[in-house]
Amino acid sequence: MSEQERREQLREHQLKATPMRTEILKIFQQDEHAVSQSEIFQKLSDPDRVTVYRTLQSFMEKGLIHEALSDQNETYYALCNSCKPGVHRHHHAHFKCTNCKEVSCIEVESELRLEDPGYQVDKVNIEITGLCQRCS
Amino acid sequence: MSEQERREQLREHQLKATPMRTEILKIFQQDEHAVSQSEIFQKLSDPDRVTVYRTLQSFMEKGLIHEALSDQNETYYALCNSCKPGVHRHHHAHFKCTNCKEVSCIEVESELRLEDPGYQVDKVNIEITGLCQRCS
DNA sequence: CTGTGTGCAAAGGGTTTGCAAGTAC
DNA sequence: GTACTTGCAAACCCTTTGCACACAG
Repeated sequence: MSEQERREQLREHQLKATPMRTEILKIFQQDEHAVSQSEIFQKLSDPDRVTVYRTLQSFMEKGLIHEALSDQNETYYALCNSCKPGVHRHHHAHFKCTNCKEVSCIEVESELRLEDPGYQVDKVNIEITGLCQRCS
Repeated sequence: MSEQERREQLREHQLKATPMRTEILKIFQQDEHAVSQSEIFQKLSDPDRVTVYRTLQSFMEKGLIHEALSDQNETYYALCNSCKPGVHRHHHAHFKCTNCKEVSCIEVESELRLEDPGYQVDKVNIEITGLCQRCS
């Protein structure tokens, strides 16, 4: 995806196309996996942390990314359409490889039935740990 | 459960039965739901935070409690046998009510099938948000 | 008596807030 | 031109570490 397309993508999400935002969006697009905060700091070679925090927050508010999982002091974010465009999150799980530490969004076929009725399910977040294809 | 029984339960888990530990264990037993850190601080009326951290850590190491879920800056813990004694965590999910904020361990019947083979699943953590029985 | 647990003080590390200057549109 | 964004500094808050004293067994 070109620089120009990225800038348009930002605007489509009601975000002004600033260099910092374009750069961070690029990081997400270049990585197939979910991206951790520290990965962003590394790739931007030590940018102002505050700006990154605020950028990620804007991206989330505008539905560009979502929090894939937060592993104590490391939060991973992923593009909202990173799995398959159009597919929504109902059957969307987050997989973390215990070996290479990479987090990815994967599609699962899940049948979930609560034993106790009376709960009104709103959102289901499934976090799976194990070994990814490359590491197993 | 009596004070005495609590002290025994601690010793069974290789933990010395100190007043602080007995007190914290009591909080877990009195609450049907998962207990958050701030709940513990409140109920003990501002104890030394360090001691509480270390106590929770010991409890976890010795398998008395587990981390039910951590919702950014609020971690919830639950007794390892709080759902049903003997039932293990394979079909154990954590439910958080968006209204009353209570977290509880619930039993779910879940059939999980990854679309992409090649992943080796180790552990599955299911977090459900919605409304609990009382709030729906 | 001995090793573990407790609580205070201080250090540490990441996040949030405030604000002035810069910039997208 | 205007409202939003950026980046620095400082405030904040929670957690971790160090250490001396207390206590369970």
